[in-house]
Amino acid sequence: MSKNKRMDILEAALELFAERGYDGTTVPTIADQAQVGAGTIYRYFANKEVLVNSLFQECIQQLTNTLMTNVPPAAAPIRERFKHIFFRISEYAGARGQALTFIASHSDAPFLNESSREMFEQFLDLIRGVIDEGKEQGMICPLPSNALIAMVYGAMVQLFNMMKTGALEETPGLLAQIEECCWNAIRVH
Amino acid sequence: MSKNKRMDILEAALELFAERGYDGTTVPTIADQAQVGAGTIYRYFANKEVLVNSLFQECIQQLTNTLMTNVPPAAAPIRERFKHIFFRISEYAGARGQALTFIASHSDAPFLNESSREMFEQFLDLIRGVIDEGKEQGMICPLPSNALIAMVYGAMVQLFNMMKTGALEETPGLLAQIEECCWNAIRVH
DNA sequence: CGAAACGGAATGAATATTCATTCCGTTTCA
DNA sequence: TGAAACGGAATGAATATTCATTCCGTTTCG
Repeated sequence: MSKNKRMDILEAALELFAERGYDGTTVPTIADQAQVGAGTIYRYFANKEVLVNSLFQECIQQLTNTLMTNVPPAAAPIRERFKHIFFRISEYAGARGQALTFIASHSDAPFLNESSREMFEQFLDLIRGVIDEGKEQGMICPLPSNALIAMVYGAMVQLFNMMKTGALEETPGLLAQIEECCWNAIRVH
Repeated sequence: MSKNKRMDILEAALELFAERGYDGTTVPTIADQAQVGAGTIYRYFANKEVLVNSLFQECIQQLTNTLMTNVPPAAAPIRERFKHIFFRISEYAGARGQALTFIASHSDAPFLNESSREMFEQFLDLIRGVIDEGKEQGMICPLPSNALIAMVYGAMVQLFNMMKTGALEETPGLLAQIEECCWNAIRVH
């Protein structure tokens, strides 16, 4: 028997939402996967929408925390700060199962509340910070930050998704090469 | 009144599926948007799943056709062949509203049938062809093709998404610069 | 101590709601 | 005018949510 049913429910929901999406997942299915009665879910979350927002925010918080550990000093070279972002996100993708997939496929969803959206923006701001600084230093292409973020984030999401499904084998060497590719995409030449 | 209700239905479904996803879209909503009775949809499509597969295949077919017009000769430089892919996809994204968003967000969906999956793979093969040739010529990084495709495709999807929602203004100059970024991501340095 | 009473967490069957699909009266068109 | 196309209300299955009941650990009391 598990210690914390709330966590069991969130874990089950994460897996199912990542796999089939919010609208494709029924509450009783979540209950089954969590090995919990359907009613129990409503002891912890007012409704399905509150559940998905709680999960989203928890995931973003974890991802943000991961990004904020061992941060290179602001004075560190942009190249190093970019590497940090890449490998931290990669680390999170590896550690927390389907979390990145869930985040990526739901970050535009209409059922996310203000707070969820805000937290997601804050996460993007962490990337934006490095990119903006890199542009100022002339190390990164002078394109709109949104475009640069979209490229790097879009590429990473797709890649880690692939690794999760097994379509791409994850080796340390490959990861390092891919990181360099991402950097090459946005650096000035 | 419209000439072709089948097209009206597909167009309405495209917009709604791209916006809210297949599971988040109800058939009566599609009917409203298409200005058609709910029952009429079933005169053209056996059920919702047939509808989404028809739409998916039609979109992939259009995208594939777009990619296959004005194709540079096989002997053309890889750089030129890559440009062709990028700008053709961009052209399609601009021309056909939400089609690329719809394709990207549904290409792994469990309700896609064998034929839909196959057509999507064929589309990816068009990209894979150029990338593989580029690797052989030593112009493109010797990484797994899946990884290279994921980066370029993932970045493009995210970018065109952003342009569609207005988070990024699309200008010819910006597009050319972004194309170069994508190329820089995968070329050897 | 040990048994009885208590409280709140958990359950899952029952209910309310939503949705895909069907049905049939009306309209269109040849 | 008859057949085909259409619309949208009706239907029933699926789904979210509720709620009366069970269960279990803790407290009370003899």
